[in-house]
Amino acid sequence: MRSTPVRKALLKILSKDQAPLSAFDILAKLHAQKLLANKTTVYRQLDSLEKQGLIHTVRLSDRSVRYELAGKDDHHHHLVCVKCNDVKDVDFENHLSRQEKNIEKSKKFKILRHSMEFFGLCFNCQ
Amino acid sequence: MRSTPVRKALLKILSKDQAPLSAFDILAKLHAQKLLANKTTVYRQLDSLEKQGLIHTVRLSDRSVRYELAGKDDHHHHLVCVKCNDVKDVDFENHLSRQEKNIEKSKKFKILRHSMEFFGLCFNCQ
DNA sequence: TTTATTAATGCAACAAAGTTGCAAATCATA
DNA sequence: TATGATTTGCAACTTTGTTGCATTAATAAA
Ligand SMILES: [Mn+2]
Ligand SMILES: [Mn+2]
Ligand SMILES: [Zn+2]
Ligand SMILES: [Zn+2]
Repeated sequence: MRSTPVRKALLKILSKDQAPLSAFDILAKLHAQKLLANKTTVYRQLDSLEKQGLIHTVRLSDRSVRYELAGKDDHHHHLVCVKCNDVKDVDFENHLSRQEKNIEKSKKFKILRHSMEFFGLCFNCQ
Repeated sequence: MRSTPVRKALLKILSKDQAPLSAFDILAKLHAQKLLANKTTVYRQLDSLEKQGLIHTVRLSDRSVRYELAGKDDHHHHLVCVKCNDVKDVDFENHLSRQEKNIEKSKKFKILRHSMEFFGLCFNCQ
């Protein structure tokens, strides 16, 4: 794993932004700072950073894909504003893990992971 | 809204299958019964049926999109088997609606809709 | 410091899943 | 059956990535 300009810039961009960014956003931000990376490179770096556990891929059910820096309290869910597209974190684990046990028993289904998102209007957009 | 062969066959296919189907699945099933419809037609019919409220589009966070017949007890969530791709319904509303109120208050976010899926192993695949 | 090694990059082509414009076919009804 | 609005097929296009391959560049070895 080498330390290249794209890799460094990419991590910096993700660490500055609190909301997860799309690959397109990231590419635009790189170009804005005169780092004219190719989209293939960006996708490959995102893959690589994900495999290293430095970032997480956020796949929302509206089919958009975004990337966020991995934190310590890792697993969480998102509030997605349908007007301005802002994304905020929200925690829900306690409530979910209790219910998952019920589901596993009643449905005879072994849950490995879940996804949950809330789509609506952020404070500014209401 | 006309009653065309594709439209009729499409509704019949969706009513036979309990698990939601992808556009590709549907196209394959149409072709299997010698109805050689074009993919554009299938997508347009799915759009139209969705607008009529006869079917629902299920957008999973793994980015797959499936279609299911609209029922009376409409809103629900899904258990998705990561091995055989089977999808089963699961209800979770009571638990969620209580928590959503907390979120709306504490995060000042107006929730319009949510999505939740559980990915794991169905009984047969465990 | 120079060289060698291997990862990272750019580019073009490809791919899956849809979408759109337009002309041709078909359904419904008068 | 003639008419007119819908539906359909087809080709081209879009978005979001992915892949092969030749070139460049970071780093470790000499
Ligand atoms: Mn997050
Ligand atoms: Mn369902
Ligand atoms: Zn907003
Ligand atoms: Zn299964």
